[in-house]
Amino acid sequence: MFSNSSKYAIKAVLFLALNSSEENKIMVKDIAEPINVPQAYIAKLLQELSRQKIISSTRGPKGGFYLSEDNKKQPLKKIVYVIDGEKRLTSCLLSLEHCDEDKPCPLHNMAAPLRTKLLDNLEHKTICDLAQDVRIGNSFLPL
Amino acid sequence: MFSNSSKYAIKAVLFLALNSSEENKIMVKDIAEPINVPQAYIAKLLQELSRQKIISSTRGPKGGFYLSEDNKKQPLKKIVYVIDGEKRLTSCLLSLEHCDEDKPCPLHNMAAPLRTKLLDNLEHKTICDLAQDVRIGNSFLPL
DNA sequence: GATAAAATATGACAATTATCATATTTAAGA
DNA sequence: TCTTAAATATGATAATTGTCATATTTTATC
Repeated sequence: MFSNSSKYAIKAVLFLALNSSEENKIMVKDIAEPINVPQAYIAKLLQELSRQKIISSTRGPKGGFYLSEDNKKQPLKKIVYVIDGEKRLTSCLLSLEHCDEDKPCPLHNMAAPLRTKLLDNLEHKTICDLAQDVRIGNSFLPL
Repeated sequence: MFSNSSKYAIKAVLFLALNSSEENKIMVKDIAEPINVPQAYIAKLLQELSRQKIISSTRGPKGGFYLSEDNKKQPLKKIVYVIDGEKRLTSCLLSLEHCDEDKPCPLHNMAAPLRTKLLDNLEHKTICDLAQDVRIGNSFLPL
C-alpha cells in the first residue's frame, strides 16, 4: 500500500503534530526514538518533507523541526505523494495502460471504488484531524 | 498494492483461464507474449504457481500450462498470498505491532474497513469469475 | 567574531525485488 | 531406446528501495 518511507514519514509528521509548535521545535534525534525509526533514515525523510514545505524547520542551536499552523492543515495525501509519488496510489491495479471506467481491466470493478474512497479519505483527512483523533481517544499510539 | 510479480501472476492465470484447458495446454512462450511479460520472468512465476497447485502443468512434448476445473475455482486471493505472502495485504497500514480494532492506529479507522472489503472481494472472486466478466463484457483485455 | 548546535546535501552501502540465463528432468513420438 | 520438446531447479545480474555516514551550511549565544 504505502512504502516503508511513507509510513515513517506519516509517523514523524503525526508526532510533530502532537508534540511540536513554532515555539517548541524538536531535534531529529528526539523524533526518531519515540516513533521507532532509525535516526539517519528519518533525518533524510524530514529533510525532504521540509524542502517540500510539508513540515517546517530551522537550523542552528535551538533549531529543529515543527509544524506551522498551515502545515497542520495539509491533507495526508500530500505526504504520500511527496514520498511515494502519485502513481503508487492511482495507477491501474494491474499496471495496464488502457484501463479506465469505460474499459475497466478485470480487477478494476472489484477494487477501484474502494481505492477511490481511500484516495478521497486521504485527501480530506488533515494532519491535525489525525492528531485530534489521538487526543480524543479515537485512535492510539505508540507509533 | 500488489507487487509486480503478483500482477504478472494474475495476468498469466487469467490468460490461462480464458485460453487453456486440460486438452489445450499452453507453452510459456505463448503466454508471455500476449500478457506482455518477459518470458523468463513469467516462467519462474508459473513454476511457483504450479508447485503450489494453483495452476497445472505437464512437461515434455505437447506439455505446457493449463487450469484444471479445480484450479479455476480458486479465489484470486490464493495467487496473491502465494506470490506476495499474506502480510502484504493484512498487516497494519503503518506496520505497527499493536494495532487492532480495540486499539486502532491513527490510520486504521480511515482505511481498515476498505481493506477488509478488498480482502473479502479477493476471497470470494474466483479465477473463473474473472474470466466470465471478460467473456460477458464486464471487463476488458488486453492484459 | 568565535564557538557550538542544529539542519542540509551528498553519497556510500545493504537488502529486497525484478529480471535473465542455463543445465537438468520429464514425457511424447519415431 | 533415441531424439526432441517441454517444464523445472538453480542461481546470476540489475534495479529499486531502505539504511547509514559525514562534510557543509546556518543560526544562536558568548
